[in-house]
Amino acid sequence: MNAEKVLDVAMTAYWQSDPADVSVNAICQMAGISKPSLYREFGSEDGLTRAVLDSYAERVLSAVFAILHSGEGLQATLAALIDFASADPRMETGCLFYKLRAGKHRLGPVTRARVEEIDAVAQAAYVTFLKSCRDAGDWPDGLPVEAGAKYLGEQFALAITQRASGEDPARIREMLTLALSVLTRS
Amino acid sequence: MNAEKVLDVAMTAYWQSDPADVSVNAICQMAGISKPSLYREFGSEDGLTRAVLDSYAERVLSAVFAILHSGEGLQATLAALIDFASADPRMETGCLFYKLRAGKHRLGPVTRARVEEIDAVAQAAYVTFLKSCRDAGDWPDGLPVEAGAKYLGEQFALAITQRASGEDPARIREMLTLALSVLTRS
DNA sequence: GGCATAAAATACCGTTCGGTAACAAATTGA
DNA sequence: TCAATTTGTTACCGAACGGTATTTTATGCC
Repeated sequence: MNAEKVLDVAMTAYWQSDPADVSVNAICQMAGISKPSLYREFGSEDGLTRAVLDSYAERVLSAVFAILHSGEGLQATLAALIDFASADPRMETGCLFYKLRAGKHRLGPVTRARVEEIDAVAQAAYVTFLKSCRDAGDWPDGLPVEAGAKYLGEQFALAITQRASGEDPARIREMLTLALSVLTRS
Repeated sequence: MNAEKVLDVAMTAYWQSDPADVSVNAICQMAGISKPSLYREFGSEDGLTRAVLDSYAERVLSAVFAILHSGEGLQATLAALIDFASADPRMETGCLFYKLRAGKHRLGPVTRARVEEIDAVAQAAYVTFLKSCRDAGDWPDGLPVEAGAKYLGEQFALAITQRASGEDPARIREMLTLALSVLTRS
C-alpha cells in the first residue's frame, strides 16, 4: 500500500487546492487505496493531516529556515526571502502550512498543535536572525526585533498567500519589496 | 417572519465566526423560522449570502468609503484607516467581506460576483483617493498610485483579518503603521 | 359560517462526510 | 501443511449538508 505514496498524494491534493476542500474519500480514491487501509496507517483524518504537515515541513519549510540560517546579511537574506515568496515554483499554489494555519479552527487537535509549534519555531528563527543583524549594526534604530520578526513573518505569509490566489508574481514581488523596505532604512 | 431579522441573524452569524462554518439549518434555527420560509424569501443559500453581503456593504463598508471620501490629506486619512482597522469595535471579529473574499471559491455565483464587484469598487476608491493626494503633491515620487492602492488595500485587509484571529490590537496598529509608513516618506 | 388562498411547518430526498464492522486474500511461522 | 496473523476490500453506519414535496395552520373574503 505504501504510506509514502499516500502522503505524497495527500500533500499534493491539500497543497494544490485547500485542505478543507479535500476529503478523506478523495485522497483514498486518488491514492488507489481503501479507506480502512488509510485509517489503519494514520488513525484518523487528524493523524493524516499531521503526518502530511510533518512531511511538508521537512521537505519544503526547511528551505525557508535554510535561508534564515545562511549567515548572510539583512539585505541579502530579505532578497532571498522575496525571491522565494514571489518566484519560487514551489510556492506557485501557495504554502500548505499557511493554508492550514488560515483554517486552524477546522483542524484536529494534533494537527493544530503542530501548526502552532511550527509557527513558534518560525517566529523564533526570525527573531534569532534579526538579532544577529542588530548585533552587526544592520538594523533600524528604535524598532524592536520582536516587532520586526512578526512583521516580516506576516508580510512573507501575505505574499505567498497571494500567490495561491493567482496574483501576478511581479506584482507580488513589488508589494513585498515595498513592505520590507522599512526594515532596511537604518 | 420578517426578512430583515433573518438578514440580521445571518449577518451576525457569518460575521462572528466564518461563513463556511454556518449552515442554512443553523441560521433557520437561530432566526426561529423554517427552512422553506427562508428559501421562499432568498431562493438559495447563494441568494441569502448575497443579500447579507449587500446589507453588510451598506451598513459597514460604507464607513470605509466615507473615510476615503472625507477629503482629508494622506496622513490624516491613513491615520483614520489605521484607527478603523486596529481599534474600531465593529472590526473586533474581522470583516465579513474579507472573510467571504478569503473563501471566494466556496461561494455561489451571485455572491462571488458581488464580492468581485465590491473589490473593484474599493480598489477604484483607493486609486481615486491616492490620485488626489498625488495631485496635491503629497505622494512619494516614483511609486505608481495603482501599486500604492493595491498595497494599501492588502495591508488594510491583513490588519483586519488579524483582528479576526484574536491578535492584540496594539500590535496590529503597530504593524499596520509600519507597513503604511512607506506611503508617507515622500 | 363556509371557502379559497397564502404562509407556515413537518418530514422527507439524495448526497457527502468521517469512521468502522464484517469479510476475503495473502503472508508468515512452525 | 496448516493455522494464525496481517493486509486489504466491500459494504455499511449515523450525522449533517442544501433543497423540496406535502401537509397543516392561519388569513382574508363573501
